Amino acid sequence: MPVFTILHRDKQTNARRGKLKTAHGTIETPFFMPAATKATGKFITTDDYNNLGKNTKVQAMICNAFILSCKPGIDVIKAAGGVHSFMNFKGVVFTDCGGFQMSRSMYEHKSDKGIHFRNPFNNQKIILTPQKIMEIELALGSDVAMMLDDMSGYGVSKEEARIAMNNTHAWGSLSLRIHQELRKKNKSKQLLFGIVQGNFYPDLRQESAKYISSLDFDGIAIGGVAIGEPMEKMYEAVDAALPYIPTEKPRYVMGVGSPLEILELIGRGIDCFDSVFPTQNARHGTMFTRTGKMYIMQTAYAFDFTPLEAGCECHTCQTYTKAYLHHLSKVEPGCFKRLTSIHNLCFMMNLIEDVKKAIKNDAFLEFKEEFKKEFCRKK
RNA sequence: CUUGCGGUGGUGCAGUGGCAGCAUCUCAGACUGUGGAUCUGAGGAUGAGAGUUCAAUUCUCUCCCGCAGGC
Repeated sequence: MPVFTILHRDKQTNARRGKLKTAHGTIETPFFMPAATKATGKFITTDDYNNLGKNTKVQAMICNAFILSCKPGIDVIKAAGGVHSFMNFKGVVFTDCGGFQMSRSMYEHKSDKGIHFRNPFNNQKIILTPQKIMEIELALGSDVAMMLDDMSGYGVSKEEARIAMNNTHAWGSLSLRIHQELRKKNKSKQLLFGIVQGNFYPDLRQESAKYISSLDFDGIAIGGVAIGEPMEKMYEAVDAALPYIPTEKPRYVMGVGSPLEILELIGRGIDCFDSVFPTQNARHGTMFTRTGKMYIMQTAYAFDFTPLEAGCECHTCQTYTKAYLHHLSKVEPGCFKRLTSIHNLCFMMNLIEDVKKAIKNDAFLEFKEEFKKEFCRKK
């Protein structure tokens, strides 16, 4: 049985419904995974991920291999029996390689060999190479590993973008070879996804998509987007790459995102997403509802004794009122952040569920337009 | 009744004879392969009255209010 099966293609758009087979079960696509960078969400636990609402749980999450290798260290996670049992999560786990951190000031410099980091916890010097990151990801026991990529920042020159892309390509073919050996040696079922780079230069995106797609990855990710560029730039970059990525492979846009962006990308044929956007917004008091964003820290909610969203089945809406959440934001921010994160994640999960139904009924376009109309309606 | 100290945005505090600052707060936004009380804008005050002075939030006087002590 193939790793990825497309169950249904929407008649009006490129949206599709499918299933991805992994070592920890088969997951329906499209799906959204919240971040569990350090083998946990921020202010939120595996238990919460498993019980966002009565019938809603997180099916997949993404951890950061590089960060976990620094703390607690792969020996701990190996001894725990892998990252799943370490955090007691039964769903699908992706591991990110750490390439993204490079653009986030944690790194010293990069060379064609790899990325030169300092361990953020003890300041020890580390060189992250494709070899090393493949070993780490396999040791963690994730279901899907991401190759080591070189991501250039928003606004860099074409020359710089090309260097990063070329590094990515070299590391990609190396990662794949190493991973295949390791997979065989360890009898592992771990999948490996490649990553397309090329910054916001459409011709580089096209070149990168062709190259990465020519390698035998289990899925193809588009990286290096949602890093501060305007939305249209992101769509431009994705659109430049997509025609060269085989439709029969799962496609993953890394780091996205907002509800509207995810809908747009699903319509273009993207299957996987991950982002801190819903939880980061939640921690900062921006709540997602079908009728738009809501700033729960506003005084207007001090006397509002109704749930965040009428009819929402999430743990937070079933248990607490807006007034109480507003109060928590002032006196107990940690509890507040947990509860708001639960709501926003549940919102995302339900949105994706509705999307899947819409695709099944060939009504994705109508669904998207209707959602957009409601969500963007200005009060 | 009396003595001393004090009254500055909603709150808590600076400061100055010449554009009144800070923190918090409120309002409007932002956040995208997790920098965990975040970031960007905006709003809002010299207790009342008189005097000295070119100019008073600042110096003087009266009143009002608060705090501490004395009778």
